[in-house]
Amino acid sequence: MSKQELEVIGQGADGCCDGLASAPLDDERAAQLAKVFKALGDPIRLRLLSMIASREGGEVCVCEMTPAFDLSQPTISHHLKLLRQAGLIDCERRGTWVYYWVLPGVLDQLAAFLTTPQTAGATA
Amino acid sequence: MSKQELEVIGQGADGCCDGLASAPLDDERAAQLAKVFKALGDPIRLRLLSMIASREGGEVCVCEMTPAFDLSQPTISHHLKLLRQAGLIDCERRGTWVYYWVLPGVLDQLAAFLTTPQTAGATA
DNA sequence: CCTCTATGTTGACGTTTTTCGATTCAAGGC
DNA sequence: GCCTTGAATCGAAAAACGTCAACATAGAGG
Repeated sequence: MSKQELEVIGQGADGCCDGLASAPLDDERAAQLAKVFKALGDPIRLRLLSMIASREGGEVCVCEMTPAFDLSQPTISHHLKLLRQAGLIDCERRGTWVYYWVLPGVLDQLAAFLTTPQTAGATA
Repeated sequence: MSKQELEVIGQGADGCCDGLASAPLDDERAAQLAKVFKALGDPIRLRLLSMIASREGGEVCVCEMTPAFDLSQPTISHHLKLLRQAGLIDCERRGTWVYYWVLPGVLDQLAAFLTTPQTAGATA
């Protein structure tokens, strides 16, 4: 259940992401990143992710998330799957319940990608 | 031509965004943010934005962007419009040509929103 | 084994998104 | 004024998406 994420952001071993503003994105990288942003581009998924990310223990049971929305259980399950496929979260079954947590690093890498260098054109 | 952006991110005068991981997102804020992330959730738009953001002078003419893609001119125009409506870019007509630039701050605010506090649960 | 609860999956439906061709609008040059 | 060029808008077609009801699966507890 936990082997479905994409290798979303990390590219080279050189630390990684090159920032939106450092050079025009090539096609492949744009496609990778778009997949993650698309996953974030839905209010339900944003709330789910925030719900998980803001949780003290770092984990949230599906049984807690489902009733927080005015949506059917399959729909929530579907959104969680998309977040997982985007490489943002992962999950594990423990007994009857399934717990989700945020995969560390990914959000920060995304943030780094969006952050524009204070001195524009630094890399050039 | 430049009065169409959304008031996307800035909320209070208190500096603003409260970070994905600080507390569960409320419905309204999730909707606002989702709109921006949705704009970023397309490879073409990501490349357009990167093209503009990485440009030395900060401005790019549409006439330079259109031929860089294997898409029709109306399609590029459409994507630029979505980026503009998301509050990420703005444009101005100068003579025959239209120039686009990245609205400052928005990307950094988004980045700040995504950045998770190093010490998890800091706000709690 | 059977049943019950918690989740994930499937198939269908309506809505939104992406894309294009055709048209329209804006500005310059004749 | 008319024509040309650059860009936005319109209308329509195809694809992708969000949602649900129905079903399937996993584990707990008889």
